[in-house]
Amino acid sequence: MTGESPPVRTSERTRTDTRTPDAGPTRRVDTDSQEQEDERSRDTCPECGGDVHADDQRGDRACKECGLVVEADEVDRGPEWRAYNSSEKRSKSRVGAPEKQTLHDKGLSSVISWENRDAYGNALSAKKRQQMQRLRTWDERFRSQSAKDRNLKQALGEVSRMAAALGLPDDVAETASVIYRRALDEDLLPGRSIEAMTTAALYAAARMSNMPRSLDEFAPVSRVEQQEFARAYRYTAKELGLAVEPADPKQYVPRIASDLDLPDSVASQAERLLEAGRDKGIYSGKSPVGLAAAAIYAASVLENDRVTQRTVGEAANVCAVTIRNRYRELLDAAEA
DNA sequence: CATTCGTGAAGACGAAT
DNA sequence: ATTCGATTTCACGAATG
Repeated sequence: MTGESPPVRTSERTRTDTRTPDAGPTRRVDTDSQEQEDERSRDTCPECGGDVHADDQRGDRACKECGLVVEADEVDRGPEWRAYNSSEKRSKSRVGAPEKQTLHDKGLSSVISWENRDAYGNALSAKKRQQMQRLRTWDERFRSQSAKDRNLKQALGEVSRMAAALGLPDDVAETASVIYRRALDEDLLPGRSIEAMTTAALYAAARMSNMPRSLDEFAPVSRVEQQEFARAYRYTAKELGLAVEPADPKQYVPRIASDLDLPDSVASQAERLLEAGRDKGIYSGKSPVGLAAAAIYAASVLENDRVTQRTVGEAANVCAVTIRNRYRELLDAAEA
């Protein structure tokens, strides 16, 4: 690590995940009042004039002739768990939001706001406030019953925080949570800090979701040293037998390229070089990020859009020497 | 002058003993 | 637990444009 100003990666895109928790592809229903009135009164298809019949399965009303949906389903039947037999059907059918692994109680609890306001935003009376305070106290006791739960609670908060900082979508955090729970179940924690394990879990999850972040990217957002969570990761991956494939250098290319404001032509050239390199078997044992950085540098030279080795190195968190060592090999592989 | 290149020492890692 | 081989990083100086 250099002591001087660490590269600021403000351009890291934070994917705003706008999916509602349990909403599948909710079909949009036009709510313009006249239109709605129109639709309701219509019993013949506007397209072909055929009869409109109700589709009970989906709550649609559609034309028998042409299949045009006249009145869309207004009930959100979002993705639900498939029930494969009657007992599953009984146990899985339920009301409410889907279970979320990122919440230590899987999101099944009620949430009591800390604000002393009612649902309309009005201040609460003194008596009500007292009641709420007692509720909160008990709520807290229930939520954090065992030490294990408290542990989980803290850990999963960490996971969410880091995922957000790295621009990783929610489902990666969920995967990380699953990994962390497994690690906990297998008693992998003793001797390792919670922080190290959470970071390791998220790192693994990111790689398993094909959106890897390098160890160097994790270092600034984790509360523990890189070495520590790197060790924890290796240990966990081995013990849990996680199916983590070696990261594909190509997955780093777009992010580095856009950090440097390089044109797409350079990025695609870099990917070509990487493919050539992979086919020639240059990959083994080399750091994927280093490879990606070298490919980008080489591509920038080839495309006459030169950036310095050091610049690329800083964007990718590898040192210029590594780029030097790799980019010749890549060019050789591409030429031959 | 900035950038690139080459080199040796040092640290970390995986595999083997 | 230690040792070994490969790789990356750092620091430096030399060459190149």
